[in-house]
Amino acid sequence: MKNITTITAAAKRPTLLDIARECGLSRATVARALSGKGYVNPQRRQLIHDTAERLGYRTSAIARALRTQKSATIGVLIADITNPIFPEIVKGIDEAVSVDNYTLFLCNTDEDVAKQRALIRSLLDRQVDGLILISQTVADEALALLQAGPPCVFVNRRPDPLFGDYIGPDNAMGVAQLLEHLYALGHRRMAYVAGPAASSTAQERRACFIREMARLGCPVPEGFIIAGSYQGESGRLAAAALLACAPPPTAILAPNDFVALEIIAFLNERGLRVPDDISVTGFDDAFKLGVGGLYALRAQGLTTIDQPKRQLGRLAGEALLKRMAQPGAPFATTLLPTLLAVRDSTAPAKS
Amino acid sequence: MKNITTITAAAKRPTLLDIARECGLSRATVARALSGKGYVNPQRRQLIHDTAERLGYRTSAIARALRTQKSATIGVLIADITNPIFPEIVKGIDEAVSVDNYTLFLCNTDEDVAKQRALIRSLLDRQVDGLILISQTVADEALALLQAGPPCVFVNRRPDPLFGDYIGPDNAMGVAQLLEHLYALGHRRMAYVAGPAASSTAQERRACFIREMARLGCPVPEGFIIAGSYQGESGRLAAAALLACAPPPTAILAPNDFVALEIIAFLNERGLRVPDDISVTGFDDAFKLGVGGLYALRAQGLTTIDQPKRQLGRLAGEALLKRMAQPGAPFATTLLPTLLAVRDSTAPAKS
DNA sequence: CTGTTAGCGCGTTCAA
DNA sequence: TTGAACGCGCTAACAG
Repeated sequence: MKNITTITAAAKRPTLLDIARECGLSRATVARALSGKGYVNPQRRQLIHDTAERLGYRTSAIARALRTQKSATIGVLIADITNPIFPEIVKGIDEAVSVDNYTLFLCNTDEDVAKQRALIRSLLDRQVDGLILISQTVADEALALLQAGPPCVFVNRRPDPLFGDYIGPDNAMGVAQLLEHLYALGHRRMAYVAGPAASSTAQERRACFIREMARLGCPVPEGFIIAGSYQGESGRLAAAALLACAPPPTAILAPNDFVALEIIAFLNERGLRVPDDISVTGFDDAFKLGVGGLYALRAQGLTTIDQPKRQLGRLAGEALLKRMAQPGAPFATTLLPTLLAVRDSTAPAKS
Repeated sequence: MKNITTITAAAKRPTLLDIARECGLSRATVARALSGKGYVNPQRRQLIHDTAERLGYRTSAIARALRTQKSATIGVLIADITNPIFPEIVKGIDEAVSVDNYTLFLCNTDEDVAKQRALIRSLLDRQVDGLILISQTVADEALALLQAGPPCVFVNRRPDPLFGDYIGPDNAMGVAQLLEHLYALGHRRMAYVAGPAASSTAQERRACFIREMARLGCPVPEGFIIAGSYQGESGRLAAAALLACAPPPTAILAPNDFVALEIIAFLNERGLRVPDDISVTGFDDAFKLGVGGLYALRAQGLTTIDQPKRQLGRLAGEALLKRMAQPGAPFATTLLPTLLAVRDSTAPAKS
């Protein structure tokens, strides 16, 4: 049962030829028997399977990939594995593609163009069968490489023009939910801290903010839309700028939860209380800040928009599988509904 | 400059042969020129490089892998990408190995033995040059597969006997720091919620707890050591059991932050305040719960042990690189010092 | 039903 | 200094 040679490490893996010799047959027959395609004598078939098992044979994925030009791998680019929303998306992808036995190359781009390009090169060199780009702004050479490569699915951000399927949250819905919530609380002077200009989602949300404010009949004073980023740091700058407005906003919408928390921290330092003096909202529900979550010490949570992250990933994985099977189909765009999570960082506007 | 054929997607990648034909040379010469090994006429060398560039040639990683039996990939197994400590470790690994142009296969095992085995198989099939196992309990077939495979580096948990390098936090130090902190606050009745029995780290910490309590001269009453897991859920059960003790502990050490938060939530539900009535500590600093972190709304943090996660990963990556270069060297074990993060979930014992 | 043959794209001898 | 030839391990077409 136990092979003696396994005592010394890294024994050479058996190949089809080894099994063929062992059985007195040809490689081709063994290959057919093991792959299940093509006819082979049932008796010999059994023998082949048995000795394969006995020798611990496993077909070499790279030899197969070289031959078939399919690697059974998928490249996934994420901006920052350390940001909690991405692992959640990745898990969704994993769930979807692992049923078809794909393995993921997961790569961090750190929002760095050069790194992104290098990683895309590396993934293409490895012949990934498809790519999923999460929150990636892709341009220039990287764009050209991708367009000449295997199918892409874009999550959150999208290139323009779009050359692949797209899965993202319904940003318009999310922004509208936040604004309606604040409006209902009596807020009229809402300010918006925008995400990075390079992000298509950030641009979309910014546009939604303007449109929705108009719909609600709220004017947007000069200086109430601040150019920011997704880094917490930018929250402090934005908050400072907004406090300098006269009068300042009664509510601030942040582009994500990191920025929102930093805004809150800054306001606290300035002696302002959240939500009593000013309301703040996030976006993403990155930290699952609900009851039983991280705010267990004091049940205090951030009011935010919950993106269905897991599902985002699952749909992206499924979209890619479908496309790899049917490369010709027209590109699909899927927007997932968002969920307003009302917690403790918003309150009625001070009159 | 811009190749017209790129308009239609998925053009066939150029090979050595394409370049050879273009230059009127043989594949072998081209290969030597591009790899930099072996002699080749400087003039032709330049020509070859230029046309390679012009054609957008990139050497096929899988063909090379098949030929050289080195894939330039590393497999990483983690228990749950959704637990914030793991992405942080992965990032450290990434930083370390990307300097040598390795790409990571990142796989979730979900603490599931069957999944783990399937993933190890899959990674070995893909000929990974090395493996990093983060918090994995590996046994039976999986163990045998690994022992016959490429070098492994273990992070946090380790198999027994150990057959690879090991990088982990200094658990003894962490537990001692927590107990000394509590002792200094006047606590004597400390209880310990243990992690899963299958985890070597959990076992280690449990042993440290007993040893350290003895050193401090504190008896450990019957029922003060509870068998738990790393799931938050187990915190509630443990807390319930501990409250049933007479008298109950004045401080509870949890095996990780998830469990700690759940314990706190449970205690709150029972009308007990943390830390006024009872102190609770975590382990890992999974959420970076410091100032400016997630507790921005109310500056309330969990007292816990900060594992140097990034560095853990970096050292693991470096250890693997070193071992792949020098397979024969004796296995190294590295323990990283832990850092006590005193925050708001611990206070002086009630007299 | 089975074996022979021919690559996939690359690296590395060995002759010339 | 270069080219011819082989093989990494597998799949697939073809002939028997």
